[in-house]
Amino acid sequence: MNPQTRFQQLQAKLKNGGHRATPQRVALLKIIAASTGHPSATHIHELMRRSFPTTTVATVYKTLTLLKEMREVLELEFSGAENRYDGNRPYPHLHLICTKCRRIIDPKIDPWGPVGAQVAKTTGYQISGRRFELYGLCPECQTVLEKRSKGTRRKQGG
Amino acid sequence: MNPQTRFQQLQAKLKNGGHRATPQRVALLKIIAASTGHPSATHIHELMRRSFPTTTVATVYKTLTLLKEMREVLELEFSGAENRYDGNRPYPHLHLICTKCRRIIDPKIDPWGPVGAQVAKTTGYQISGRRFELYGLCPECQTVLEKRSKGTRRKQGG
DNA sequence: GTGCTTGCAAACAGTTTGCAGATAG
DNA sequence: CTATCTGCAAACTGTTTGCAAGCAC
Repeated sequence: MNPQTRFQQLQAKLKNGGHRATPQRVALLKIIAASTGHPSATHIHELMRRSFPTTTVATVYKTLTLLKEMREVLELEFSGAENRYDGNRPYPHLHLICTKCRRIIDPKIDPWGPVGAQVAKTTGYQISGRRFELYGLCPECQTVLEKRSKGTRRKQGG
Repeated sequence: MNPQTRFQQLQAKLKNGGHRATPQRVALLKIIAASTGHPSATHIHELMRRSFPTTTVATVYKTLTLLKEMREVLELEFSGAENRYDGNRPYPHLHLICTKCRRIIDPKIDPWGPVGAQVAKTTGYQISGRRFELYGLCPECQTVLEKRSKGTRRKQGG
């Protein structure tokens, strides 16, 4: 999708959701709409400081959290390294992550078909591992949804 | 696999790799060989303290790191919650993670076939998200392998 | 005996929170 | 005008590290 179109889409969703379109948020939306890769919060912060030198990472994280909840950005979690964000393809898709330089690409391959060798062939990556996870509410948690429907969860909305 | 068999397998691999079978390590191997779920480092630590009250999480992490490098445990990374470990099925497989209580199960379904609705039907989970990632060396990093082959990487061996 | 391992404490990185002042609507 | 948002600093969590003493081999 065209970055400009994506930006307008994001801005519209923000406003429709009853959120304020502050200059900082607008700048962040432009950045993630224009990004072709999977920037970290720090990287987004660095780009934002060009137009808003006083901005802190806290604001970046707050806005990213908002966008995650709106399901407009996808968060790739890592415990030993920064999380990475994708604001252009919020739908689930295949990621290919270099274990050394942490470069992330999105191979143009159907994730639900046979992968492995196919990815290696088309991307040149030397595949060493994979991660395939589904998220959702277990049957038990579905029955107690009445209690504090937001409450304790910290991360991983889906 | 039988917990006892798996324990012996792990212990053998440890020794064959030239590592010492300290009582603490033996205890940890027994715990993960016997575990049916996906314990966190903290949980393993709690179990270990029953036999070794002075043990700290640091030791648990060190041993888990060793086992990861030996490719005998699988690490499930989360940035906002504890990592979880699987020492019984070190090969890549499908995980189903509750976004509320963090219960993790391994649905008995071919991850490479069609999933989604199939998993929901057989497990009762209300699927809200998924994660599908491959790890490996990008072409660029393969060409510079001579330089410090271990060096900078912090996590995510594969 | 030698060198790997433990346990401790302290550091570390990334992320989150509380709050006073600023500002979008 | 007012509720939301920003920026700051400080807290927080999970994980890692450095080092002296301990112990497996």
